[in-house]
Amino acid sequence: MAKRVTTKEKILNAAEALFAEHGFEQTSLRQITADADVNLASVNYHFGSKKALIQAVMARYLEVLMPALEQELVALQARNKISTRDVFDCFRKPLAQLREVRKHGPTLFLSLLGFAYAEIQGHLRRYTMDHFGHVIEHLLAALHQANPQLSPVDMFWRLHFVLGATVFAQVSGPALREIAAADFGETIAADQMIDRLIPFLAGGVDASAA
Amino acid sequence: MAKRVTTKEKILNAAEALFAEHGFEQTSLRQITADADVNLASVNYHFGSKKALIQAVMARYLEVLMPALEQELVALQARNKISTRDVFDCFRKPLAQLREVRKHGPTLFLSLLGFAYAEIQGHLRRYTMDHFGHVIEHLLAALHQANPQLSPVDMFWRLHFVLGATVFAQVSGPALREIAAADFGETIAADQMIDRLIPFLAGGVDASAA
DNA sequence: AGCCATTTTAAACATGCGTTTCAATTTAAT
DNA sequence: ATTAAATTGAAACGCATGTTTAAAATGGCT
Repeated sequence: MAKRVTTKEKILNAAEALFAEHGFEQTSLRQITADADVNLASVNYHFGSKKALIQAVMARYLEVLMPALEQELVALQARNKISTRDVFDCFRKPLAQLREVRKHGPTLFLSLLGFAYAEIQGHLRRYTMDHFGHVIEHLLAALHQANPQLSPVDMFWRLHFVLGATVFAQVSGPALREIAAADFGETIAADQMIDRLIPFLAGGVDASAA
Repeated sequence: MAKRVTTKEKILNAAEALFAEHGFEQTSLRQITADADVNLASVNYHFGSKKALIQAVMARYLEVLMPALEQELVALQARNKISTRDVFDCFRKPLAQLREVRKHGPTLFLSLLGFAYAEIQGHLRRYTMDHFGHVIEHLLAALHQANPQLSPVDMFWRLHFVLGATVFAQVSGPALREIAAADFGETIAADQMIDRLIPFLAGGVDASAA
């Protein structure tokens, strides 16, 4: 017997797909409820507001990703010698694990993350920092361990450059893959992009300071 | 005698400041015309539509930047041996030159570029490619010259990672500088960020492929 | 000065948005 | 079966948006 899909779940699923494709602000509750085949008012009934819905969509992924990432980072930091590449490789398994919460979880989540940052929505940043700030601490510590020659402020900036390249690549991913396919005849799956990305990021972080 | 500032210029100036701070979609014509101290309808009178205004704002910078960048790249390509760092350094002078069109031109332009990409607006991408596509060709050629070991498709992706890190860093620049100042007590001017960025980008592009 | 094209103004228009309301319906417990 | 609570439904509210309209004002030219 198939488990009945609740209205709340139908809303979350439709919302995340639309958010990942068009961004948060540019997706209306009417689009979401039409796709989910539920009543418009049910969003406010079940979530209270659009802002709360956005948070709920993100939370579904963050609550899976962050503990897994923390575990990887703690294990890595126990080792003696670690490289930048090691640190970024810590993201692979937790990201892949998002496939369990949703079929295209990794891709969806990174797109959502991209839009969350592009539209600077304070409530999302605050939510992330309040709930998972300690994971970011671990990440910074691991990166410092891998690159003790870099000052904390240097590392701070490079980490955000990393984030920028990642989320941007993800958000414009569909368009870019289309162009790449047209220009190079090479079709690149969304999952393969991270294989191209990680060497780039590690090379950037490892570069000697100016 | 001071030259009179036309309505058209007042609109462009107010629009670019608001666009650079809040993005295109999130800036209303009413905000723009209020800041510019002109009538609401004058935007549609002088530019025809909001889309056309956005293009006009970007064009003011692109028409200065692109020819200068092309010149730098052509000069660089004439040399025998060039590095990735050389290629990115080609952006320094043309970007700095934007200070002549407007006081904080370089910062403003990069913010605008960031929002233009974040909000995937086809009409801007098409405009850029139609008018300045040959400059992009030069950039790709110079990067290939500096990194002949990288395949074209590898270079394609890395160049977009570069773009992603740049525009993202610029868009979230104000917020990030604020955090950096609070956490490290170090105030970083917008212009200094590019000095932190370029080594990162060159390191990423130069990294050996996976 | 008088005229005509250009520009500015105030108001309204049409549309889409998030949210709220309240009655109808379904669900679950007694 | 009855009752109370939870959920769904259709409609409206209030507001903000880009755009259009048509009258008023302005500026240059003969």
